[in-house]
Amino acid sequence: MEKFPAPSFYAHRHNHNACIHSALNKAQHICAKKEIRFTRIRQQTLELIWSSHKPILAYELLRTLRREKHNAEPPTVYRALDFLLENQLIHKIESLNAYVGCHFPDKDHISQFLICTGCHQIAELEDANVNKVITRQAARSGFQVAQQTVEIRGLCPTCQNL
Amino acid sequence: MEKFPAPSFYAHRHNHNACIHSALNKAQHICAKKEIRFTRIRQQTLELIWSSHKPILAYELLRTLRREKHNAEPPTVYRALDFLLENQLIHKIESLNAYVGCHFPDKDHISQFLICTGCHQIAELEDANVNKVITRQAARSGFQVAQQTVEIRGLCPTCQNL
DNA sequence: TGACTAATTGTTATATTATAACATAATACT
DNA sequence: AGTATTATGTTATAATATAACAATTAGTCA
Repeated sequence: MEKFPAPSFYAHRHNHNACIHSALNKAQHICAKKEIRFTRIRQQTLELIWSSHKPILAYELLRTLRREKHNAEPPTVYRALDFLLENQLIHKIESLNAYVGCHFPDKDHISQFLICTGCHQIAELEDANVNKVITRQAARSGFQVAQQTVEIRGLCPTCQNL
Repeated sequence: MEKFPAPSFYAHRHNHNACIHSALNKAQHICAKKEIRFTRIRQQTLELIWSSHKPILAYELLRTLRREKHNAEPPTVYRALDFLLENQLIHKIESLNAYVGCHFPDKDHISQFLICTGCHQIAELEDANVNKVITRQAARSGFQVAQQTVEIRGLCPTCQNL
């Protein structure tokens, strides 16, 4: 018996402010709990990453950040990204060199990404079956899995009908 | 009933010349069959990529290529890489921005990579189960899969015992 | 409080990865 | 041979990311 998958692609017109607020709120709580500092730069960066469900490039982030923070430089952004990555508040999409907000920040997880080549939105899955099969098949080569990058390109439901 | 997986990690002292020759030979045949030109630069590039089972960076390739070809520049390498990628003679490891020889160049396939963080060797799997589960789970989100990037980090059998 | 410590941010420079654009040369086609 | 196509040469630059060191800010505790 499988449980229903986590919300994946969002409707074109969903209440995205709710996504942003929820993400910032969770981040706030997680940082408080871990006693790590959710500084202004880190908040701004996370908020910008969550400005859509599309992955954002580091230098896009920098350009946008500069609107509020005149003296931002690459290290400003990369440090914020490092912090957010380390604390699982965001993920890096390796095949795009881009960053997206994490949907399960309060939970240890292994995720897979569905990348729509039509609208460029990304969905994050946290599918135990995928993880399990990968781990099992790797084990058949005697390989001990530590980390997985699974990025799946294709068309989301909406873009299939266009 | 599953069939035994393709050769994955190679023994420390295998006959690597055989790997190189086999790869170049297959490439030769494939290009002949497709009537595309397997030029000197492309051969040299493929040979350098196959110089080990470790992924190689574009600029490492450039440095090495320059030993034989004094005037090589980045486009020289990237064009060769593009050609080899298009014709499935090599793969790009997205999480490393590096390139490895393809083990199944004569066959349409979807592969997964096992990346050993100990010795940096890479194994290529072409596992129908992994592919199937990914496609099936993506379909549960209504997603139509076109392409997969699966890169698994961990320890190869040898490195687990060190 | 104030001095010490650790973490964060500022700043400049540079490394690394990749592509654009246009010129020249080699090959294939008739 | 003449033309078209593909490949390579060459210069410049875009895009992604990190190193190194200085200055500042926040947290600690005598």
